[in-house]
Amino acid sequence: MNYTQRVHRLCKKIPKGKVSTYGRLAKKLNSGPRAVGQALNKNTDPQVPCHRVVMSDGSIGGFNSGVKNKITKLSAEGILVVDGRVPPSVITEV
DNA sequence: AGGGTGACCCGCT
DNA sequence: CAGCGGGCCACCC
Repeated sequence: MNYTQRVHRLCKKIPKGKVSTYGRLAKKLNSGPRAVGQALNKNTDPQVPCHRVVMSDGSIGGFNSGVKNKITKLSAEGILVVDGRVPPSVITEV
């Protein structure tokens, strides 16, 4: 299995209503945070909720055809987004 | 095969 | 406390 697929699988592991951070996943994957971003960047699979992945600060980041779109998705998932960021309560260690 | 990029993180100044 | 630089890993050209 490619590294990218492994990242995708981890994203799917993220429980609904919760989010994870690039650094967290990177540590789980024993890799660098940038690698996670690359994998998700190339990933356009609807079954991979890359929007559930945020920065260590809870910031959404800036991708996916617009941050607003990502925030909308997160809100649809039941994740509270405040000022483009999510509270640490929704950040899970997966 | 080599260089550059990307949705980052940690440390120092 | 805020700003800057370096390091991390994988993928594309």
